[in-house]
Order: sequence, then C-alpha cells, then structure tokens
Amino acid sequence: MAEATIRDVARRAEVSVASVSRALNGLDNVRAETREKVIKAANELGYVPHAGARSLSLARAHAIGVVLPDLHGEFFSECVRGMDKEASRRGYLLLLSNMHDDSDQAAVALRAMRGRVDGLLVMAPHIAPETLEHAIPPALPSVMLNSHADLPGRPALRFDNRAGAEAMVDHLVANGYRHIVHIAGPEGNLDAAQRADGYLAACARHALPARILPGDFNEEAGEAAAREILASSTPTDAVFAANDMMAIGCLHALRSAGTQVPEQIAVAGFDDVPLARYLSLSTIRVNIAEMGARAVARLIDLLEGKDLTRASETLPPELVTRATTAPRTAHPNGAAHA
Amino acid sequence: MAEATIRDVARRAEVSVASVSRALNGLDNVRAETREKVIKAANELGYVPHAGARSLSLARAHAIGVVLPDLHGEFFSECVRGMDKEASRRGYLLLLSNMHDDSDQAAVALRAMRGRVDGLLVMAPHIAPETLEHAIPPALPSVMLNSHADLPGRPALRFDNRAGAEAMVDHLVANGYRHIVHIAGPEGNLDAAQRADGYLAACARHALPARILPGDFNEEAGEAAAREILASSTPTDAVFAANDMMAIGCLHALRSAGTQVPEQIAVAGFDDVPLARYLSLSTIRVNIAEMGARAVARLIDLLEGKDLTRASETLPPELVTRATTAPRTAHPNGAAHA
DNA sequence: TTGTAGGCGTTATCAA
DNA sequence: TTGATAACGCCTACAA
Repeated sequence: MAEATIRDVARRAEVSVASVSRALNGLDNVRAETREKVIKAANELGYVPHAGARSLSLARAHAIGVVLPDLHGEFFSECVRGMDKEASRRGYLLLLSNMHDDSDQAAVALRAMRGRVDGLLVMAPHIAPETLEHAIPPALPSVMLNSHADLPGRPALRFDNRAGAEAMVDHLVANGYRHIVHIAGPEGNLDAAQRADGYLAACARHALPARILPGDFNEEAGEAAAREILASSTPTDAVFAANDMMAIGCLHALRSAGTQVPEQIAVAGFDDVPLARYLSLSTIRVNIAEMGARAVARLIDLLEGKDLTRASETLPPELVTRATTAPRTAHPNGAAHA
Repeated sequence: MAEATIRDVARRAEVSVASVSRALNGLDNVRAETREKVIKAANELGYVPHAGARSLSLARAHAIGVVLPDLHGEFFSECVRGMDKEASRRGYLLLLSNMHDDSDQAAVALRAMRGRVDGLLVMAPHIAPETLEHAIPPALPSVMLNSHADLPGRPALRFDNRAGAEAMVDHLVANGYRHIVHIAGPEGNLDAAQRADGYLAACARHALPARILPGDFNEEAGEAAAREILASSTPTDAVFAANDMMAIGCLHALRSAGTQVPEQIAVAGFDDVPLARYLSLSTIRVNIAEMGARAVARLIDLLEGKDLTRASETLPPELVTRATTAPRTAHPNGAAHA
C-alpha cells in the first residue's frame, strides 16, 4: 500500500487539498470545524507530508549538507553530535557526505547535494582554497569549518590553532623545559601549519631553539619521531606533537625505550582526545562539538536572513595540563630511575 | 543568481527539455550531435540536476535515512563510516537523525524522513519492539540494526552478543579464573541483556557461581562495581563488564585501590574500543563498521529488488585477549606486590 | 530522433 | 473561509 497523499486526505475529509494544506500547516484562515475534519482524516490515514514535494514547492529543504574529511573516532562523532543537536533543535536534518582525500570525489559529493539541502557545512583542511571555491555550488550558502583562507561570502569557523600551540609552549617553558621539539602534521594541512607556526613563534619569543620533525597525524609518526629524538645528539627535554595521536605514539615509544616521562622528556599533544585523559597527556582541548553546533547555528541564521555578524569566528583553545608535562624542578633526578 | 534549470539548458542548446533529460541521463535514443550540444550547454551553465525534483518524478530519492541512538565516540563514527562507504559506493546519500532515549522524539525523527529517503536503517536497542513497529512508516523498507526481536518484513542485523559473552567466560575459565562477576548494562537494553545471558549460560556450563552487578554502560558504573567487589566478602578473581567503558572504570578503581590486575583480579570488557588496546584490556571485538556497511548493502538490495536472503543475519564476535586476563597460573604470587 | 504535455505531492495565488 | 489551479524541476509516455 502506497503512502497517503494530501489528496487522499482531502477526499476523506471532503474538502479541497488547499484546505488540507492550510489546516495542517496551522494557517489561521481555516474554520475550526474544517481543521478538525482534516486532522481526523489525516490521522486515520496515517498521513505524513512528503518532504521532497514540500521542499520543491517551498524552495526550502530544511536540510543541511555536511561534508567532512576522513575524521577519526571521537573527533568525527563529537562534531556530528554538536551539529545534530543544533540542527534538530531548529528543525533541520543533516545530510552526510564524507569527502575523502580525493578532490574530484569531493566535487561529486558536493553536486549530489544540489536540490536536497538549503546550505552546506564544509570542513576541508586539506583542500586548496581555489579547488574548494570551484567545487562548492555558488548559489548554496555555506559555512566553512577549519578551512583554508576565507572564501568570499562564506563565513568561516576555526580554532585558534596558533594560540593553542603558543599556550602549550608557554606552559612547557613555565615548567622548566627548554629544548622543545615539535612533531608536525601532514604537509598542506591547515591545522598542522598553524600549530607549527604557533610553536615557532613561541620559541622565538622565548629565545629558544626550534626543531621540527615531520609527521602525518598518525601514531606511527610519533613513534618514528621518538626514535629520531633518542638517536639524535641534539638535547631534547620536551616533545610537543601537532596532535594527540602522534603524542601518544611518541609517549609509548619513549617509555618502551626506557625513557622517563616527564622526568627525562615531557610530552604534549593537541586535541584532547579521550585517550589523552587516560594517559595523563597534557594537551590543548578543542571543543569540536561546540564548533559543529555553532556552525549549524551560523548557517541557519544565514539561511533565515538573520545573520548579524558576517565576520568569521575564531574559537579559543584551552590548555589542559596533566602529568606528562609536570614541572621539571619537581623531578631533578628523574633520569636516575632509568 | 539562481541555479540553472533543465529549461535553461534546453534553451541554450536549442533543443527541448526532453532531449536534455535524455542526453544527460545517457539514454541511447539521442543523436550524438544533440547530446554534445546539450552537454556543452550544461557545462557552460554549470547545470546540476535538482535532486529534489528528480526524486519526486522518479519516486526515488537515492538517499537512506539513518536513525541511531546516542552512540559514543568510536562506536558512532565507525558505524557511520561503514555505512557511508557502502552508500557512496552505490550512489546513495545518508540522512542522519539521532534518536535519543525519548521514543516520541524518535517518531518525529522518523516522520521527518518521509519523502526524502528510499529506506531506513534503524538502530534502537533501547526501544520496545511494538513502539518501534508503530513508529516506522510501514511503506518504508528498512533494516534493523541490533534491535529487539525481528519485525515482520524488516531484515535485522545483529551481533551475537551471547556467543561473545560465552567466549569471554570460556577464555577466563581457561586461564584459571573461577569467581567471575558480571557488570551488566542498562535495564531494557537488548545488547546488555544478551551479554548477561551469555555470561549466565557459560557460568552454568562450567558449573561456576554467577554474580551480576548492576551497571549502565558508563565508566562510573564500573568504578562503583569495583568498590562493591572490594567491599564484599564474596571471593572474586575476575570481572567481566558488559562493555569496555565499564571495564575501564572498574580497572582504574581496582588499581587505585592497590589491587593488581590481573594478578588478583582479572578484568574484561566488550566492544574493543580504541582505549581497550592502550590499556591492554581483553575484550570482544565488535566490527561495527562492517555491520554498518552490510546494513546499507542489505537495504539497497532490498530497494533494488535483488534481495535474495530474506533472513536476518547474525555477525560473529571476536575474542581479543590481552594482559588484563593473562593466565592465572603465570602469576601465582601476584598479591605480594600490593 | 525529437517535442509536447501530463504528472510526481505540495504550497500559494486568486477568485468566488 | 474555501476551492481551482498554476507553479516548483524533473522524467517519460505519446505523438510527430
């Protein structure tokens, strides 16, 4: 049995489709008696309006397209959770599409959204601005998350990666560390670049030597960096990785090699994934759920014409200090344990 | 500037809209020359078909509604990742909707899908079958994930929680543990109930005493259970929690209290969240991504009429043994360390 | 091979 | 207050 349409309801209530539409949408130019007849008929038939037809007629889908890169674990789920919360609160549905590293595929994903969503939320820290600008349908309002330089007409939300990195270096310095190595994120990734910048700036400010090891945001890169550090003759008393996973890999590798953390080498990460808490890893907390929620709010405001502040927004990071960066002076002879 | 429509393309290519439709959809009754003209015009205008209109006329949205409960972290993201992979491979988009514990809200979420999706993927281990059956639009093909008893006409995919739990108890017994306590999941949750069943069955099979402590899948419940175990006079040499988070809470609480794991008390969980690996927690691996992917495949087969096997499917669990359940005989004097 | 026209389910305009 | 009817953008008989 096919679903009931508005015409079925009209027939059963013995009114016109126009009246059904008006009654069900709560317009006031309907006699109370008529409205009741309509509602009764609709209930009896289990009528649910066809959202596709509705959006065609209204030119409004009440849906938001979400295009995310290959995020991992908590990061992905927290982001979507934040978005979903705000979206469902305001009566919007989320249409999901993963954009893998391939930018052709990204374009396909974006086109598929045409005619199903009112706006787009795009997170693409790995795609060049021109490519991105080219791929997003020009007529679709959209909010960029954590992406490269601002695109004309599209507000952007991002974390202050730079300030976060600086805060971590400041913290390490305050705790007595002087030879801080940075493990970088992947080439071309905006977050990674900004974190490295912050690290360099803070080192310069403190007149400390800077040393950057390559990385790719994966645990293995952290392990490799640890080996590099242990093998190298350059003195190192702290490692600041561009994300938690690399910090965790580094932490494991250091400890496996018999190095005391933080007594001999301190370790810090970035993101505050749940694992960080368990491993007592100092890090920079990134409230991704809030970013998701804000992005949705921003987009819906844009769609409904109540966008007051056109400017892009930068969310402040939060320093989370734990055991892996404990003050150096508290462990003057840490190495003796080795 | 509004998006170009098929009419704009037709005008520019100097053909009828019908020819544009035919040319763009790859029908063969179009002259090559005409097709070229159309494609050229479409490219020049940046034409992208309006999916809403398309689905209205085709009665096919090429989208799948996904209704999930409040899943956490990795669990949620892996599930969606698996679904997205298979869906995008087959040209479908995912429409997401979180169904919180409230079953009214669930009904609303489900109705909102009408007319935007071709089918539904529903995971609702916490909602009673009748409620669920009532809430799902009868005309919408759907696949149930990890839900209560089969609903007529809707295939179900689920993990063999029972077999998983039995496998873990068998493993504990094989490793020399005899007083195994189970920390249960929330009341009314299907996964929780099946895991408890498996635990009880295995205990009975081994003629071992069974003892179940209440829990709710959260870390704190594991901590509370640990306190209970330590305070109680009932001998206990192993704890098997209904999920990893409770096992982790229990593990921490035991160790904080100076109890050696596994020397004095072994600990096991269920799910194999990423944290489990880091904490060397033995557990039952649940390949949620594959379940998501299979569910999508199943649903699309159903939609496209090539559903061969109507029966429900049960996915086998995998035992992952790690340090927290190491053989008892290997640590005869573990307690001496305390 | 092409074009005309009707329909998908809904809302909105305009008379009545 | 109500009802007929024309959109919305697309696909697809049916005719030419």
